[in-house]
Amino acid sequence: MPIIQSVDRALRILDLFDEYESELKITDISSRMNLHKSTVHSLLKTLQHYNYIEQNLENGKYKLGMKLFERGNFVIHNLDIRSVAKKHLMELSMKTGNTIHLVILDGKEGVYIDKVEGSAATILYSRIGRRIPVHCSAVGKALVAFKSQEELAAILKDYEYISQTPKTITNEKDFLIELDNVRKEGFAMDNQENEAGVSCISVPIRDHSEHVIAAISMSQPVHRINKKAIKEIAEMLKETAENISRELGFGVKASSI
Amino acid sequence: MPIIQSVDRALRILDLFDEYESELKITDISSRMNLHKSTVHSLLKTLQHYNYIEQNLENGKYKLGMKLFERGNFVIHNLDIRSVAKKHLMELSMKTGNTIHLVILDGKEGVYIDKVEGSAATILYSRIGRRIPVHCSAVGKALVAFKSQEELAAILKDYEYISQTPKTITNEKDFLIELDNVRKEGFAMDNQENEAGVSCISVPIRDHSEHVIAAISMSQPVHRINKKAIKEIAEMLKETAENISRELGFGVKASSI
DNA sequence: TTAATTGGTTTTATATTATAAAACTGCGTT
DNA sequence: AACGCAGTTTTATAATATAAAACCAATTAA
Repeated sequence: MPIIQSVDRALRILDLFDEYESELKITDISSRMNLHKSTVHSLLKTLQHYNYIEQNLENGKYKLGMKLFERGNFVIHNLDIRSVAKKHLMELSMKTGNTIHLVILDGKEGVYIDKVEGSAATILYSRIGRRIPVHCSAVGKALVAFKSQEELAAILKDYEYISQTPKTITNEKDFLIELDNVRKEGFAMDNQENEAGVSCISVPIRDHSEHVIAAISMSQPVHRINKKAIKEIAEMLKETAENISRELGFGVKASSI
Repeated sequence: MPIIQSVDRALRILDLFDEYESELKITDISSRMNLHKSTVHSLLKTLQHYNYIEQNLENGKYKLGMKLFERGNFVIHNLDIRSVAKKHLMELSMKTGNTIHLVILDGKEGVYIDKVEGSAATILYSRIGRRIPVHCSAVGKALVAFKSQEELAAILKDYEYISQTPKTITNEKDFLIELDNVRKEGFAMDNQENEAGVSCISVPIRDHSEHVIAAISMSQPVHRINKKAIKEIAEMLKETAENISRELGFGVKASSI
């Protein structure tokens, strides 16, 4: 049996704190743990030494410390999207036969960080690491549409609306209207704005902080696109994105007032 | 010396994981801690038992576990603004002699959740629990100016711009322009828009998630207000707000890609 | 004012248990 | 097939975690 008793006890103490009792007295802990109060005292002082526990000097009570937040944040930081998303993207690709892309925002551009090839003919040139402008791509729109006004303003400052096809949006006013629409619909699409003959649909992925941190997309030759197809694809993408988001901590106990 | 060695070692192991090495082998840990690998093994298994550590089954390496995130979130959740803000508000009130208010957003209105009376004559009727519209108050503007477009839209949907004084802003267009200005300046003010003869200056408080969760404000009789005074007050409020925000976890290692 | 209660801290002896050595398993490489 | 490497299990013993008792400080009761 490799369980170390004192460590085990220290960790169980951390678990005692809950919604209803965020501060505990030594004697409370000692009676609940069936340990002598001097033993609990030593355990607490050790935990306190590394800030896993803090003491309220006003009343002597103990509570969980900031170190837990710091380390906890680190865990989430290191849950990388790519590995979490992989199996979901494969599933969706399998189901539809299409190629699925995973894209993040870097500065003012999207960057493809993963793709899963489908059985259907490849219609869009892509490569992991490739960059794509936000103003003319479904993924770009999905990535920026949910940013705060400040962040969006920073991205659009001195933005160059380079024209890729005759359909490309080339001014801020139209682009903002387009983003409004993305927010309303919950998905983004480009209508041959990036490559003639190709249309792309994309939805955002959020993490524990509720911020959009990535987008997934599916591309279609334009002749296969119609109202019904768009709706179907958007629904499937949304479902997949929701599953990924959840696995990244989205909806895990929002912390607000 | 009340430090318990095995607990101390377990906690130090948790601290070994960092940005560059989020997964570690037992032998790595053992050499860095100057402990025998079987000792480290026991410690890890104990930590793993409560999910403070997880093992990557593909390569046998260990990494921080989800429990840390769970407990960390709990710490933040239980840090309540009021108690954290109190001493900062008292300090500012003492320094300036003015009454300081602490306000949060509830639905489409601000709610006063705390106030610290200054020595100067009271000029604004206020009471903890009192509600105040967002469109005609400095605190209201500070609370909503940094919301996402979606949240702001939800607040302003069917919003009634009730006129409180001849100076009250009574339409969305002007209000949005005003909010733009708040974002640009970093502080909000009302210019007798809520009560004739009184002007108020307010700045937002953010928490670990970087969202605005409250605002603090200082009120002045209008005859004491001028460019220089506004600037001075705004600076003091900003400094206080920054201190509170920091204590609430703002800037403690943002987690994004 | 003093006694009693409650809760946290410190000290200490001893019985428990954390530790490291050594042996074992399983995997990949040569 | 043999070697090296990493994780795991077992075991004896030396180290230390534990609880008892005493102490301190603050609050409440008499």
